[in-house]
Formats: sequence, structure tokens, C-alpha cells
Amino acid sequence: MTDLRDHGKLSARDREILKDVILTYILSAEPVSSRSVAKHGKLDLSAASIRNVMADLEEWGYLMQPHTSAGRVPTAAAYHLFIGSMMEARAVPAKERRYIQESLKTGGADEIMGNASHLLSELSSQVGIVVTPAMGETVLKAVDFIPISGRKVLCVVVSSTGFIDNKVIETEEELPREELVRISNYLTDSFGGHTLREIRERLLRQMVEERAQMDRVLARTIELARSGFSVGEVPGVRVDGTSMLLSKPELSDVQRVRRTFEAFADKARLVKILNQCIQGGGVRVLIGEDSELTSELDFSVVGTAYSVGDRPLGTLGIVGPSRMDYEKIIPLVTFLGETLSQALAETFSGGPPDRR
Amino acid sequence: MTDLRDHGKLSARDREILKDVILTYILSAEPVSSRSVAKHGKLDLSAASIRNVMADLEEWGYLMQPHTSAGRVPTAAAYHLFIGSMMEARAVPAKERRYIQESLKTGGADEIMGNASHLLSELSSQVGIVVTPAMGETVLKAVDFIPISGRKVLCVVVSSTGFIDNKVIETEEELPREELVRISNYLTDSFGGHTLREIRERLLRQMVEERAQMDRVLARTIELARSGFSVGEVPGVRVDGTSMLLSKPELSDVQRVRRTFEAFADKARLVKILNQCIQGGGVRVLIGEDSELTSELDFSVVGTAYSVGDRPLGTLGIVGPSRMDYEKIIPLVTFLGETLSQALAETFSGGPPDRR
DNA sequence: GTTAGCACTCTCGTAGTGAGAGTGCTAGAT
DNA sequence: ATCTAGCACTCTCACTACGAGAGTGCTAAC
Repeated sequence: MTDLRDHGKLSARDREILKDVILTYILSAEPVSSRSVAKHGKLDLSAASIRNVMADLEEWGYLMQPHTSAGRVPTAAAYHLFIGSMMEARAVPAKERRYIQESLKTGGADEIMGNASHLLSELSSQVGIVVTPAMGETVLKAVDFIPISGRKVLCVVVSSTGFIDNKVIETEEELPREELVRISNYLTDSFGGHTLREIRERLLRQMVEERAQMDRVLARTIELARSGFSVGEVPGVRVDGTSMLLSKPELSDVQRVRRTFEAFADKARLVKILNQCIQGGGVRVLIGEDSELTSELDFSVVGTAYSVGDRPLGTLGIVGPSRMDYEKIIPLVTFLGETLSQALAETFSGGPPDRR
Repeated sequence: MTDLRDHGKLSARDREILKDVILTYILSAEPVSSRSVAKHGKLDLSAASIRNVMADLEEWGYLMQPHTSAGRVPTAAAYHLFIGSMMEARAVPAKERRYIQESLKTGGADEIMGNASHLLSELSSQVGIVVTPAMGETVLKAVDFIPISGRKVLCVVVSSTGFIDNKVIETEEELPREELVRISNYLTDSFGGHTLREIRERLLRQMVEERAQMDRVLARTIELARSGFSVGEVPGVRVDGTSMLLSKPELSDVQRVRRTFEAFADKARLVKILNQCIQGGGVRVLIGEDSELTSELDFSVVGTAYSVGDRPLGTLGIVGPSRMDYEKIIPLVTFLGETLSQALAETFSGGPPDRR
């Protein structure tokens, strides 16, 4: 990383000036001039001196000019440095903490996820994203079959973390409700605590091995389970607040708006990008380098993982122009990740032991 | 309506010219000149003659000029006239019909609705919208309680048309699964076929009347049902393809884009607008007059209702700039409405008799 | 090492201009 | 009476020019 190598180069004053430039730019969205740093910055130096430093900072890759004789703009390297060692994180205000906790306390997992993405977007004024786990990776809590009509049966799968998915499946013959209930109970009892993926594989093996001596009832059960448990292969994505982007000065031409919205429409890519944030526990920030979205559009991603107990479930974060208020947003994302984990744990703790 | 009163005024030639102007404008998105009508239109007249007619049409309110000495653009009245008595609807091509039928055939109601809005958007290149019924207005098919942890119970409600909603409720004391199953069965048997709203009211009455002599079991049952059946007070809205709008020439400045997206973000208003389309069976087209969305933004709405049997369920339609290919889109919306109704009926027919 | 001064550069808004497109009107043709 | 050719007029749009303003880089003096 450039910033690490160049680290020694920066004197305290260099750092102070770079910080001023970044803070000013985050606020104003306009190239920062030496004069404005001289005036409003903490250093008591003339614009000319500042200019010298800024020229150095540009050479080292922390600043750039949109054109000769414009002010300067921070680069991705500058933001990284800022986040790593200059920023003073502002704790989430008590009022917002309460608001978040209140909003995530009640409701099913689905509702909670929706609230989380909305909170992210609302409190950061950026786009909020929450990735929910693919059902197949979650641990089964209960399964239920409800007769719909004729041979059609609705299969409802509940994961131990409270996510729900459902699917209409067609059986070979019409089954009475009592039998469906029996099957539900049997499956819930014998497979609760395992992931759907595991269960599917186990059932498949069983079918092959015991095909000969299976009785009708067991065959039916397995067939139902096999179809029902094939729900939710892909993770879900909730995106909230894309319209926030339209009021940001960096999206003032329609071409850019269009490319941005197209990028946000590709959910699979969003998942991939957000998933880069799960490494290493805390919050991770992606700027510039890492993907088409962040590099081409000058966007940043602040993301973290949420989990129940020690099982990572999914990721959440915000996405917006690199010029964003990291001092507020990073604590916000951290807090939301923690609160969400906690909320899910509280609502869906207990239940069948986790035999995974 | 202006168009009706002025109807007599229009000679066959006037109508032919107006039609040419509309068709050309729909294709080009640019003001139509007399010259282009003279050249490509069916009439064999000079541009000057066409100009005379176009001046009349402007006076009568069917055309307007963005500025003096620009071509002319159709007004809302022109579109209404076009749709009412000039348009030649193009039947949905067999290939698209099959595609639609295939896409709506399988899956639960939820999935089907998602596919429907996507189809609308994809095949029309406009924004597709599907309004799903508020759960409270639907007829109960089955209800199911699944223990989650401690006193928390997940309540799954299935409507006879296959919609599913769920809610986590808290009971006063921990209930064993067997009892929950018993309660599920009891409620499904005694209330299947009624709307949730009816059931809620009935339960409330029952609670008041019989408070004294109710036994514990019944009290519990009613309490569970009351909380569980309060799901889904508001109708759901699925919006698909908003990014299509960004490639339309009428949204070439960011201000407009912004106002448009803000309009689409207000789901409640969308529902209200779409619901204006359920009157009178077939497809209804709103242009200009009827709402902020259609008048301020020069947008049109082509909508229709879908239903199962004779019970209207919800509405669907497309929204886009008034300049749209009505000859294709109106049959498309009609067909989708019919196919969706049919698909829902086929998947979810039968079941408990409708005692409403 | 710092600063004042100054020339230089680049953007941006404004004004002007000419080409192009389209109209409205009128006089003449059919 | 209807249609059309011709023409003057209007409006937009793209292009250019230009000056103000902002900001820089460099140099010479403090």
C-alpha cells in the first residue's frame, strides 16, 4: 500500500494540512484551495506555505487537482490514511442509539432487516445495504407443510435465526392435512439444528442407499423434504435510500446517475462487494481500488458483518461517494452491526440445540 | 371532456394527420414538423397544407408547440383520442404470450407477483408496478403457529390466494408445540374462508361477550389469533424497472430525474393512482389530468385489475412518459392482467369453500 | 523556513453570431 | 374553393470570444 510506505514522509504539519483538506472537502464537495486551509485551518501559516506542502502531498499521491489551477481533492490513499490514523470517530449520539435499538427490537427477522437498511440510509444520508444469508446456509428451526389445493402444498421453512422462506411444491398424490403435520413434526425433530444444505445432501444419500427397503410413508417424507428444502439458494439484498444519491453534487449529470443506478441494480455484484467487508471482525472500508463500483464511480463502501453467537450471518453497510463523513459513518455502521446481531440473538435465542 | 365535444370537428384528414403526428412523436420524442408529416405520412399533401391543419389542431387543444417555430407535440387530449378511437392495438406476439404464461405458472404468490412486475417492465421498457392486496382484506386459508424461543411464537398466515405473511408474537406463557398445533388447526377450521378483517372483529366481539365464562384454552387461542391476524394492514407494492427511465430522453436533466424518483418512492401514492384503474373492468389509462405524477411529470399510467374468480385482488400496470407505445402496451397490460388472474386461480383454486 | 507578490492558467458565465429548422402568411396555381 | 410555392420571421442550438475570478507556481525578499 502506498500510504504505508509514504508514512514516514509525512511530518506533523503535513498531516495536519492533509486532514484539513479532507475535512473541508467532505463538507464542501469542492476542490480545496490553499487559501481556505490557511484561513480556516488550525495552522497559522500563509497560503503560500500551505501551497508548498500541498504540492508535496500531491506528489506523494494524497491529493490531486481536477485541472491546473483548481484546488485539490483527496485521493483514495488520503482517505485510507485519514481513516487509519487521523480521524476522530464521533460516537453515535445517545438519541440515535436509542432510535436504532428501538427500531430493531421487535418484529420478525424480515422486518428487522428492512428496518436495518432503512436506518443505515436514514442516519448516514447514504445508500444503506443489508445482505441476508442464503437460506440454504442457515440452520433449520422448523418446517411446516400447509395444503393449498389438490396436490399443491405450501412449504414454510424457518431458520433458527428467524428467516422465513416458502415455496409451493407439488406432491405425487393428495395428502391429508394430518399426514402433512406428521411429516412436518418428524422433519423438524430430526433435522432441526442442521443447515439446509447438509439436510439436502443427507436426504439425497439416504434416498440412494435405502431406495429398496423404504416404505411409502418415508419415501413421501423424503420427497417432500427434498423439494421443500431447496428454497433460497441465493442471499437476499436490501437496498435503501438510492434516491439520496440524487441530491449529491457528484451525481449532477445524467450519464453518471445512470451508470450508478445500473451498478446498484446488479444485486449479485453488491453482495460480492459487501462480502469483502466481513474479514477481520470490525468495520472495513473499501475505497477506489477494489471494484468497478468503487473505482469507476468514486464510491466508497463501509461495511461490517453481523452474526448470531459466533456464526456470521450476513453483511451490512453503506455505499456512497468517497467524500463521506467517515467520522460519523464508521461508528454508525459498527453500532448497527452490533445492535443487529444482538437483536437477532435476543429474538431467536434458545430453541433446539445447535448440533452442527 | 374536451375530446368528446370537439369530436365532430375533426375531419377524416384532420384525424389522419393527428394520428401521424402522435405516432411519429412516440417514436422520435421530438416535436413533429409539418414537413415530416408531409413526407412520411399517408396523405399526399404539401407541408403548407399540413401546417394549416396542424394550426387548427393546436387551436382545438390536441397539439402544442414547445416554442414558436418548433414542431408540434401531442397533448393529453390527443393521446386520449388516439387511444379511444384511432389506435390499432397490436396483439401480444405469441412468443411473448408463452414467455408470460411460462413465467407466471410456477411458484408461490409472492414469486408470481415479483415475476409479473418484472415482466411488465421488461416487455414494455417502462416501469412495471404490481399492487398486492392488503393481507387484512384477503380470505384466510390457513394459519400456523411455530414456537421460536421462550414465549415467542411465529405466526404464519396464508390467504386463500396464496399470499403469505408472518409475524412474531409474544404469548403470556410458554406454550408447547402440541398446543400450538391444536390452536392452528382449530383456527384454520373455524375461520378459513373469512377475511382477516372479519375474523378480527368477530374475535373482538367474542372476547367482550364471553369474557366471564371463557376457559383458559379458549382465551389463549383468541389472544393468539388476535395478535397473529393483525398482519398486513397496508397493500404491498412492487416496482420494477425504474432504471429504464434513465435512458428516456424526457429525463435528461437531473432535476427531473430527482422529482420522478421521489414520486416513485411514495408507495402509498402509487397505490392510490393505480387503484384509479380498477373501475370498469378493462384497462384504464391515466394521462395528464389525474394526479401529480401524471400531470407534473407528463407521465401516463396504464393499469388494470387482477382478480381470482369474481373477487378483485389488486392492480397492476405500467408507468412512463406519456409518449409511449400504447398500441403495444395496452394489449400487454390487458394480457398480463388476465394471465395473472388465471395463474393465481390455477395454483390456488379449491381449498376450503368460500363462505364469505 | 516563511511569506508577499506576481505572472500564468484554467474554468465559467455571458454575449454575440450564424446556421438550421420550422412556422405563418400571402399570392398565385389548380 | 382548395392547395401549394415562396418568403419573411422566429426560435434554438452550437460555436466563439472574452473578461472576471479563483487558484496555482515561482521567485525574491524577510
